Amino acid sequence: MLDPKLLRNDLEHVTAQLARRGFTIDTAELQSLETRRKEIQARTQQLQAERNSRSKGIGKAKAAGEDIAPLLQEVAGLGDQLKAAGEELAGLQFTLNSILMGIPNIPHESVPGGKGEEDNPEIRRWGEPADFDFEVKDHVDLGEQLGLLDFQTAAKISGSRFCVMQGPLARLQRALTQYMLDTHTRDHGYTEIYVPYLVNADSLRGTGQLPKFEEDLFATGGESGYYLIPTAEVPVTNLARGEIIEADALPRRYVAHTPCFRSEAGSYGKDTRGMIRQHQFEKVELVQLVRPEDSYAALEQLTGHAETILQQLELPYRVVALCTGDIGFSAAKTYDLEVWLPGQQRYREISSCSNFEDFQARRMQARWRNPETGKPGLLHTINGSGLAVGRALVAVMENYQQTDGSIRVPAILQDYMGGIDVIRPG
RNA sequence: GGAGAGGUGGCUGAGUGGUCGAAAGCGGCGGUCUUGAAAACCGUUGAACCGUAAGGUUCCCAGGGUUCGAAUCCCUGCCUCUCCGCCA
Repeated sequence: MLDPKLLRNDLEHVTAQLARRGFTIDTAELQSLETRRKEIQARTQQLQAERNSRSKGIGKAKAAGEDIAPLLQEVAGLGDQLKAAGEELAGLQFTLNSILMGIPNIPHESVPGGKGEEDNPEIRRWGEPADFDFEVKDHVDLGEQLGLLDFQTAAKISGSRFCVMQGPLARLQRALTQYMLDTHTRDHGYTEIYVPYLVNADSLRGTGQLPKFEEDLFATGGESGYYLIPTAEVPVTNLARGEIIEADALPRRYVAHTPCFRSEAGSYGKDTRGMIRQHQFEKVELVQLVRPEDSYAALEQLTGHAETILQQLELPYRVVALCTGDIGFSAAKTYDLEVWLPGQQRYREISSCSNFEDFQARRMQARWRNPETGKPGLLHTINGSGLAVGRALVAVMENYQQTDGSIRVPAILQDYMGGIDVIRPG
């Protein structure tokens, strides 16, 4: 959520900034609502002040043993007036808030302009795609020929966009997960954290998935009304919801491994083959809660932490900066890491690292105590995948494949694989 | 699942329907003392909104209601704790 004060005081600037990402605000409507709100709020508060002072007077008169009947007479109509004003104010505030909750974040000035994915500039590249002297297979063929990856059975059990893995392939996914968690906790200073996979609507509003993107989520039925997390970002960032964190406890760095659940509504026909886009996938997520002045340095740092994993796995990748037309709703700036997939002969997203500045923090009232002012202020939140485990598995399979269809185990994972260095059919 | 108790400021914890945004303690901050620290003592210390300010409004889990007036009474929901039952 943007700062309502900014919208009130500098609507033109906000409008111009949001236009960069192709979002338009109905400024006339917003201003008229705002004018009306101000008016009604002032009137409501005035009525409340009157009620308070009169009630106090009645209390005193009663204590003094005076006759309060005439005083009661005087306040007779006040209650109704106050109720009407209060209801109108509540309605206006609800409308204004709904508008505000639907406005995306302002892109940082360093975010390049552009219309969509194709305009994202490449920032840097690491590694060279290997030259294979045989015809490469994609992970689907590799996995099925090994007899370790099965989409048909998954379709029977659940439906499309699920998979079943077994044996060393399932273990390879676990090895990737363990390795990522160990690296981030041991080398990068993150605290491992275990969180619920089902969350309430308040948490999703806090990080920005609700109210606008409900169709992307799975929800439980019945009275409980939970949502399955689309990313660990939701429960982990919401640790700070409604909290005031002391300055010496910052920055907070968390790493969590969770499954993620996405309905993938609107992605019909996209990535229907394989496990690139599943309803359920594993992800190791990095989340940082930092002082506002530190957030851009933290974004670079966190992106580097995710890159370390790709480098140690020796997977070629590139870093792109999302342009104004491609950046997510809540983000002020985002880098995507894209790993090379020989099976597709292209780079594919494997991590998305974003600085949300105070956008999420304002929605969830996640604050810190600024020692310079002694006052609470909004935190900045940053997160990124470190990495998407399912896609990392795909990348390992495709980049480490051999001519006979077997898959070498990356050196860094071999300890986690109990000595298995090649995954062969069987 | 059954029965009961309860949700108050960073924490613990008082609070009779009317000067209660809320006692007290702890913690934090500032100071006195000290070479320094501790202890002791003194002072200070919730958040949001409107306003240049004075000041005003709101918030005692959430949402409704009663009342001139609600932290306090009533209803609903959520959460926590205790006992019993069941259980990965």
